[in-house]
Amino acid sequence: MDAVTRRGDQAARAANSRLVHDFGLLIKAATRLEQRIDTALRQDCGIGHTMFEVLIRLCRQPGEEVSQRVLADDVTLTSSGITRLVDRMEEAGLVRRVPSPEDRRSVLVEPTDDGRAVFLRAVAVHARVVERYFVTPVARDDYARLTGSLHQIHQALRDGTD
Amino acid sequence: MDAVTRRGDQAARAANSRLVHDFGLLIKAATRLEQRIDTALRQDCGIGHTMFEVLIRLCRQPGEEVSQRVLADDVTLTSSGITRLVDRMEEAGLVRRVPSPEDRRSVLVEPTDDGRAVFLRAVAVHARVVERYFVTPVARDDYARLTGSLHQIHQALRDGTD
DNA sequence: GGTCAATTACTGACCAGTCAATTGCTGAGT
DNA sequence: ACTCAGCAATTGACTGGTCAGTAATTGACC
Repeated sequence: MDAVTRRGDQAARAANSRLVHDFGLLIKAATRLEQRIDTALRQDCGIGHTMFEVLIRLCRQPGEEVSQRVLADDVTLTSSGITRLVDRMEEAGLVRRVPSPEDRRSVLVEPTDDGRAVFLRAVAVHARVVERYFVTPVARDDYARLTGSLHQIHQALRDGTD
Repeated sequence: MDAVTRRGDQAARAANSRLVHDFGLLIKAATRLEQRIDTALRQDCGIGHTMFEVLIRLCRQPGEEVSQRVLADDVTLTSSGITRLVDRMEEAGLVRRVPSPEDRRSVLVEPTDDGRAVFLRAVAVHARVVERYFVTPVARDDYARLTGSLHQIHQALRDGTD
């Protein structure tokens, strides 16, 4: 058996490994779910999934304004990404930028009343899809463990630096 | 209490709902994990996460060639996305295109020996990150349930058409 | 056997994000 | 009080994807 064949078999073993398979499940489930929600939101509300995530953060407590930096961290975008996203959302009349009174580098963002209205419609669409493809398929008593595990992973990512 | 305030509270309730929070966990965990892997792979192997996923599929059984269509489905890309990705991978010497003998519309893709070598290095990097941020943080006896749930979600997405 | 709808890959135009560099501001150390 | 390292936001150049449209091929049906 020559070196190339041996490498092929080794690669096959790796490609079929448990770890690779399991992790693939996470990635595929998440991306496909996100896509479904994105297209549903676009159809019914005219916004995409990332704008929706921004609105979630902004609506969390009424009257609170959130800096772009915080927003970027929360939505998993770079600061330039957030700049451009907020540009589009401002353009669409969903949010307003207001200069931060206590730090003149910072820009605060708040939802417009229109933004909140869109959010309310969007959240219904979101709930429908999530209910159907995330909650329902999971066995009743596995759901808590699932979210618990995701929480742990989230923590690990937040803490781990390498 | 005026209409705007009422809407604000309603939005806040929605934004803090269990469903929104739980699903957010899935999305954030997945995207951050994918980013970690992507940067690790780029540093150590010069390929990104999507190329890696293609290689996984291509290496699964040695000698097998896979059509771009199948590849696109597997990696969750459109067919034009795959065309361009395979362009870059061919350019980089990781894969080879060969015309399908039984369907002249179709293009088959196979890894080069170089591609397999890169894959073997990449899979080690991948394993390190996945082990650390996906396996370890999850309680020993929750892991099986986690992957089981993900499998169910995956199924639901495959079957559901709306 | 000829027609036609469906399927595969590819392409141009575009979109949504990244990265690297820049500007303006802040706060800690001396 | 002054400097200076670091942070927030923005911008230009780029990357990696989408979408809509096209051409070639296929297979099912009459």
